[in-house]
Amino acid sequence: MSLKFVLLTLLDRKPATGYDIVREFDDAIGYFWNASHQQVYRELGSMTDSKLLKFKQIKQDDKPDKKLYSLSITGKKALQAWLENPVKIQKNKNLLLVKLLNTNSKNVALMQEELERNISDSDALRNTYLELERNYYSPQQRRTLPAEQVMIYAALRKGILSIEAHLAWLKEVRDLLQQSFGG
Amino acid sequence: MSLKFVLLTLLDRKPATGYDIVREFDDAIGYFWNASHQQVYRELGSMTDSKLLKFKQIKQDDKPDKKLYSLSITGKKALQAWLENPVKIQKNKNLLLVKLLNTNSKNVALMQEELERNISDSDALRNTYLELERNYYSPQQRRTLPAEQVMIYAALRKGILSIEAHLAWLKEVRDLLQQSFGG
DNA sequence: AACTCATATGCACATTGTTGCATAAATTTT
DNA sequence: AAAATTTATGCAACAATGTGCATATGAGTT
Repeated sequence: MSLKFVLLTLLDRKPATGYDIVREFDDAIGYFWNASHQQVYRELGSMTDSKLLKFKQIKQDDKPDKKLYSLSITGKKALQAWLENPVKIQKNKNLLLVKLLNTNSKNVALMQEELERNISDSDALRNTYLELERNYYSPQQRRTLPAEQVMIYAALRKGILSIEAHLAWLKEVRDLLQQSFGG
Repeated sequence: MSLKFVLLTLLDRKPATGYDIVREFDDAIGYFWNASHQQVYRELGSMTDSKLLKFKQIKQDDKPDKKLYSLSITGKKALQAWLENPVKIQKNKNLLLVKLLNTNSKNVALMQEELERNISDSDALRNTYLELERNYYSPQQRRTLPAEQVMIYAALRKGILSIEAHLAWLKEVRDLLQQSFGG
């Protein structure tokens, strides 16, 4: 259901092939959405069947042929209609917390290892994000940021704020574990 | 795949019926996991078929009969094995960001409305969480917190830190929108 | 007596997501 | 010349999840 609107959004911004979209998921869009190439191709196919999309077959000399998808009038209306109503707040699942729920006096060490691993992974990710921000969104660059790039930057900011909150939480849990189950 | 380990975790803490588990998802466990009653009953069934769980049929005079599930030896081993290896970091999808990606000079007002709605909803949720913390996890109560309740508190802390980060981000985006598309 | 609610469990179907496999043209590497 | 990589698209099978419907007991309400 949701992937449909993601594709409408991306193709409304810029016509693209399935291959292009998958690459976008590996890039900036990947910070807030993801889908496999099979899922993308299948959805593009069924959205074309239901007249939301159209495509132009493009012949290329140096590379295989491709299909450039874009929105039909129906597609534009569907996107517009979707934009009109509020998005539902989504609850995130947290498998790490499920694991931690199994903590007892016999396996504290295991859980502490897991926490340390998460802390260093999260810290690494945080640094990656901060470097991206430094390289692509310096105060100078932000002053001349094209309108269509603003929300891409917002996505990066979401990534940064989320990972920092997560990191702070991981450290809290480490302390909590220390206090309740001993070192 | 993951629901299996959630159920193993919950039933290892305390034998329960499908109905009990669904109620747990409506309660504290719901802060980091959720599943519909159909999903729960179905999974309990298939886990019993694959010998991970066993159940006792309990006859009740005042209420319908029920099945009290608990882990088999195989189930305990499967849970233990799962605990041994690291949990994968999970990427969260963000449908709000998908919607915001559609921002342009013609629909800024719509997006601003959406942001304000999200801000007040998130603020309300934050207050709910903080009240829970005040009522059930005061510094005093925390000193005598039973070991098996520690991670339930950690779950609440995750909820609080996440919603606060989300709220801070929403306000950033509001400013960003103001700067880039005008009020 | 009929209705509603809480307790308790389940099936069937549709949609969504994952995994593995398959194809094919052109370029680059070995 | 053969092998690997990049670009490009897709099917089939299966697993996971969601939606709607169905059933049944006992208690309390109208």
